[in-house]
Amino acid sequence: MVSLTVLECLNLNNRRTLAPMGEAKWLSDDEMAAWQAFLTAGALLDRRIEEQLKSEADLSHLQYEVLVRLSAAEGGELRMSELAGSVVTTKSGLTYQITQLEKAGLVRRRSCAADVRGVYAVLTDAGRDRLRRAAPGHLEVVRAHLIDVLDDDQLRSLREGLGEVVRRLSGG
Amino acid sequence: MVSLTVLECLNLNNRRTLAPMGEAKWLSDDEMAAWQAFLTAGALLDRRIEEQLKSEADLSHLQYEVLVRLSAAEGGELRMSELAGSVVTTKSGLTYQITQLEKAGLVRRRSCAADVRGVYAVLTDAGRDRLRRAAPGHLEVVRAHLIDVLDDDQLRSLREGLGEVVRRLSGG
DNA sequence: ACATTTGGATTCAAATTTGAACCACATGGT
DNA sequence: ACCATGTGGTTCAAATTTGAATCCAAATGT
Repeated sequence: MVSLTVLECLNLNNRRTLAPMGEAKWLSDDEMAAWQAFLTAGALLDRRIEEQLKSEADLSHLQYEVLVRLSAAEGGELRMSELAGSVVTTKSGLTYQITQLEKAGLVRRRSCAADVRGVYAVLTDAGRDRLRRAAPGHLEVVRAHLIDVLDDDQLRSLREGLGEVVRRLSGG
Repeated sequence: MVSLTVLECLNLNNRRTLAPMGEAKWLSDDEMAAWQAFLTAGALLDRRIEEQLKSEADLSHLQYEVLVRLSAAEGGELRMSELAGSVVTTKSGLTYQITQLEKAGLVRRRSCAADVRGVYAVLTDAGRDRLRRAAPGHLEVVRAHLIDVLDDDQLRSLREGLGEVVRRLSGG
């Protein structure tokens, strides 16, 4: 479907077609190819993940990530804002999804003693079960299409390089 | 917002908490960290991009990508399906966005001579202008938050490693 | 104590996305 | 020619996402 040959030409063609002002603004062909690969790999992989999770566990990827964060947290609970930050959604988006997960019995809300405004999302037993059921298939997809395709160096680059990208985007 | 310390513990905690059956199914801590970095970097970066494009050019990232593909194509036009494939959306999703872009005057539809069913999306002059206006700011965001954060090796890993990931996900 | 500002979460309407159903045509086999 | 399938795009309703507005409570300043 996605022709890399075409993708790699994008910048080249566009430099000719759109040429703006200072060349400083553009990416080199290698940089462009890296960016497009990053973007496309993310999109295609996410599509597979979404499929797998929906069909095998009736969860969206976002919902799965929410369950993962909760299961990894102390007492299986996290504040709404923290959760929203760590799965990278908007506050209102999380409110909606937690409501869905609550309807499905996988999570419940608990209000915070210290701060009346605060709300905890709490993983239920059913939620933990669902996650336990979903995880192997999910991780298998991630492994098959991403992890096992990369060699050790490439995997380290992802971890270190993109780790730094995350750190900078989170901080400032 | 996103604590890597926590992220790196996810798999460890979950192995303890959820432990399924054969260990073969799980990812090592390094693999998990790489996957989470990939996922989170993509999400955070996309958020910045969406912001920049919306505020500076009144385009969504998807719309921008559509314009890029068209501008790189012969005659500034592509068939709907090809376009859908290369930007990784569903057919109906593309139909919707092309309609939006058409309303904005950035693209128009042209029916295909050879195949009556076929439809070409064609970049208009206004579309090319808009893209020309949007590109520098967009590429600057990509450069600042991704490209310039990575060293040459890491960039090569993205290009080659994720390129292979894309190739495999596209083919089979 | 009181007014102001900030923070945490939800609500609401509008925009977008999703996927199944559909329509119209092309293609291939008989 | 005829029928069965496959393709390319659109349509439609339902689900989700977005962002601004809102509500209520905490924190801060006076």
